[in-house]
Amino acid sequence: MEYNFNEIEARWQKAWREQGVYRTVESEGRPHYYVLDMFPYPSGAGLHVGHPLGYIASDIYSRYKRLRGFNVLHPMGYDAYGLPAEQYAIQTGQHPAVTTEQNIARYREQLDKIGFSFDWDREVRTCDPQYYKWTQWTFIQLFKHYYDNTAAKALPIAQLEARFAQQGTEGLDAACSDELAFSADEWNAYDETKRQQVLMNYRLAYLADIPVNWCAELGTVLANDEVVGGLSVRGGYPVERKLMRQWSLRITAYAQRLVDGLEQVEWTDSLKEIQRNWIGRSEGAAVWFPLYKEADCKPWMLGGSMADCKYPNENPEPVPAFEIFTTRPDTIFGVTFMVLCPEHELIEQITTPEKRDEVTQYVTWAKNRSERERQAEVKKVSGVFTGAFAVNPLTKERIPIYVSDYVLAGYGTGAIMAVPAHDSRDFAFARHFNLPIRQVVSSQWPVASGQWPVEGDPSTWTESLDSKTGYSVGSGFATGMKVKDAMAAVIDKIEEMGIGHRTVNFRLRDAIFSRQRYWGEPFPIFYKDNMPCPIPEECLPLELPEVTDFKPTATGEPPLGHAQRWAWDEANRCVVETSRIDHKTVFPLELSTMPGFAGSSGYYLRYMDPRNDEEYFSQRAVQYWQNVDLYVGGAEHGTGHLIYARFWNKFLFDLGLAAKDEPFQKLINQGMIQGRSNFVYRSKQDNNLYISKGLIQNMADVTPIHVDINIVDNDVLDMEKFRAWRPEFADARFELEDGKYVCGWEIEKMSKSMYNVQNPDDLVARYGADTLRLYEMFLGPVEQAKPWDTGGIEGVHRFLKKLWKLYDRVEVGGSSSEVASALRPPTSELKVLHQTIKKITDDIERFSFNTSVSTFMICCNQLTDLKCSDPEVLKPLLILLAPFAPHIAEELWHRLGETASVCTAQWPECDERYLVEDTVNYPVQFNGKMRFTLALPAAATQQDALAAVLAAPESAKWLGAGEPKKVIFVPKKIINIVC
RNA sequence: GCGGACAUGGCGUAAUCGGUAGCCGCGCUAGACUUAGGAUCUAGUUCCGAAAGGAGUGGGGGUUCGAGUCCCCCUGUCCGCACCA
Repeated sequence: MEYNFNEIEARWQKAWREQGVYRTVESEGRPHYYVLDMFPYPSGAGLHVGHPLGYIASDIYSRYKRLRGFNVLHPMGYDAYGLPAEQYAIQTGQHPAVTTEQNIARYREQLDKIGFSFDWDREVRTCDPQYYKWTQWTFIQLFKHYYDNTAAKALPIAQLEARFAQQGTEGLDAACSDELAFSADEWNAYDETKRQQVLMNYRLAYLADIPVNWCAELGTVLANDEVVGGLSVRGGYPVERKLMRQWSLRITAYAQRLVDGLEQVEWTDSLKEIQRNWIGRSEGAAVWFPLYKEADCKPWMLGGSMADCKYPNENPEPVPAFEIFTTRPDTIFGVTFMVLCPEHELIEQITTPEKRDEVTQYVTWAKNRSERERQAEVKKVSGVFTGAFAVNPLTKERIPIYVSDYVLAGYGTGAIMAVPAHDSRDFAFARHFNLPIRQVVSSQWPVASGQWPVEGDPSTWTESLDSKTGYSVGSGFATGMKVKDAMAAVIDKIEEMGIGHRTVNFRLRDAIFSRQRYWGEPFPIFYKDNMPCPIPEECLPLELPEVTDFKPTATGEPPLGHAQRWAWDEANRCVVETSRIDHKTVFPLELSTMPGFAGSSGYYLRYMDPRNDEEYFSQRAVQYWQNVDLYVGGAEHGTGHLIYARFWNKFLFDLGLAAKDEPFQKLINQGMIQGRSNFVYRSKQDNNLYISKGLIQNMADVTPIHVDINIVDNDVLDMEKFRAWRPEFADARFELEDGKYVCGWEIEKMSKSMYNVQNPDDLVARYGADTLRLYEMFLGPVEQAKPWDTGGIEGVHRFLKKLWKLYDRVEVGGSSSEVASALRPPTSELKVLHQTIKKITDDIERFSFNTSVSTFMICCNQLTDLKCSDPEVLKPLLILLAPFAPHIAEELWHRLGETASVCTAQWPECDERYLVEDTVNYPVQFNGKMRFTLALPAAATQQDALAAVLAAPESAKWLGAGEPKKVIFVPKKIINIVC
């Protein structure tokens, strides 16, 4: 009988759907396991073969866990909000909801054909009001909470208000935008507007004027991870820094927990490292440098006591001073100048009149420079002297203050102490402006008095000495200490002097949460007296209004500015016509929408209880499933989604909603599948002549042109299809080799424009879903990036055909073995079976699915050689195969007389008795001595090993009469004996 | 520049604990069956060599009875971050 995969697969997919085999219900007592895929953005291009790679791997693991008796949650949904649908809408006027719906339908159709075991009853879509209700709800909770560093968790903002009323900011350690200090009396005297402004400084979702990545082309701001090299990730348009009033999430409050949490999860080291780098924790010191003024600071210069020092935190009349952050407090004695970023607020105050023009000119130039220009010219030194000086609090020396854009406003305090001898950027700056370079770290100690350290005169150096290994020199009390000790000693001194403190700085920035776009979750916020107010939670979801135009308004407002009904009637608690806004009872609603990562930050929790109208998810569900056990997806989300989702989860954990602090216990990054593009070569002399690859003498004579891989087979061009492909090729002539036109090829990103997109549907139609599933796994390790190449798919398909034949011989209902399998002698067939059980089980446990496919092939070949027709052997094999190739496994399972689905069978146990290896003895000559190697049972000891050697029939031959000189015993397997 | 990962036949890869390197598949070679084959089956296929034999896991060194695997140095590829003080 023929292996008619199309018929079999369609029939079983229908049967599984009708029987609801993949429906998951929480059931106490059964062990649970949650396998999650990163849900796709349904783009217009449909699925390509890269998408299912991770889905197949996770599907195999889910099915395996199910067969092992676990209650498995394996859901799927769509990340349906996003820019492409909106860009398409702007161009065509087609509503994004319509295109999104169409794309989802197409994705679903493609996914269904591959035979996944998703529980579609739990599907979520981020653009569904019943889903984004809870995205909006979470946003309101973030708005209503602040992060208390002492409690190390989020607390209700009401508690903060109560605290302010009682004790002001006294003793408060909370995440905030600006450090504020006020008393209870002051707080109580504030009016409502002032209070709201203060609270905004602490809210976890807050509105503030902040420098943002503005993309004029897309008409929206972007998050840091959406910008690479000054260009937008989507579209590649230029991005500029701009100060705008935007919603942000205070993700920095969780920076330390986001770093610490990485210790608890099973992710790859590289991904953990990507996150650590992105969060960028660095330890160091914050130090106040006072401004030098001839009049009142003279005593410091004259060696006066530091007690005379006027620092802002202890002086009722603050001396202008600025705070810097450094990771190298030990080098403070080597500071020879200071640098402020062009945006620094003190520049205005400190610049001397004669320098004012020059400084203003520089600051204006620096601010207008695009992010792209700035990054492109990193090596170019630029800057300007302010004319002002600061005082080094330890050496009490007067040091000049410069402005330069190599100091970034966004990191630390936007001001640095410059140590040119030990920082390469400061070194370059000092060389350019001819500033002194003073060595305070040397690789050698001691240093003879009056002599240079081993490195010699710093003015002759060609580069700075940035290493943290070595000893402090010329550093007062720290001289002679190792760098590490000097760091601690200097910080201690600084704290003792009250001019600074030990601190930790993070590179991570708060996440900008507003997007000036239409196709996203509306903010559940209206504006009353210009202050944002959340709409009542009972009124959620606040549904996205209809608009006819998806472009920004003429006045530059986001597209929601076009909406006819987009105002909040506070008394009647409903959305009303925009025209009714009177700022008394009807207020304007927020016009921005939320970014793409909003909806994807909590979707894994919603899957646990997706149809719940009362709550995000019930405690019963979350206590049952806890968190995601296995998450499969691309590493490209390492600095985006995977950070935001962890933050989101930690916040919900603080609220007592999420069950675990970390959302994703184990994470596997599937490698990207690259495309394999094909080229034809057009002659430069003759525009209709195409030369086969092997006949090209000089590549300069031809133009390579991308050609659709669907009209090329094994690099051989189908010339008729090529002529029909596009009008300009209709008259194409070919120069052939061996009667064939051979195309060139290259590995590139899989993309429509390179005509190298391999569509899974075509492969399913030609080879079947099972072949596609097996082949995608067979390509190589799931984690590895690899080019798509259909060259080997025939081999996998051939295996399934052989397997089909193997089972075709078996007589249905024929005599199953009369002897119980446990008592049967270890025949070769059973040996093959149990070896396969062991290997497949081990492979799946360590996600080595490519070797599993090889194992099946070997097993099938061996059983074919043995002419195996024993159902006792063949049935368990189908259970092993079911996670990988469920359709054929199910079909054969039923042919062997089973009536229940193979998807609900019991994973076979491996019987170790069938695994005993045949003993292989062989001697090896080495260095003139004879070594003897012998396989041993697993539990063998050193004594057993020696006895086995002496007892082995070959031993006398090799050992002679003497005892072995040396026995090296390797547990389990092999010993070597040197005679 | 900093950080991470990787490097094995013509190709994708395997070798789970340091234990006969190259499993499985593709491709290729030869043969069988066939009117025919892009079907199926059989045999072969790391390299050099007619063979005997020798060499061999990017290069160099080390540890070990034994290294693809562990350690050090170098080279190359890929990825992440990048004026982060």
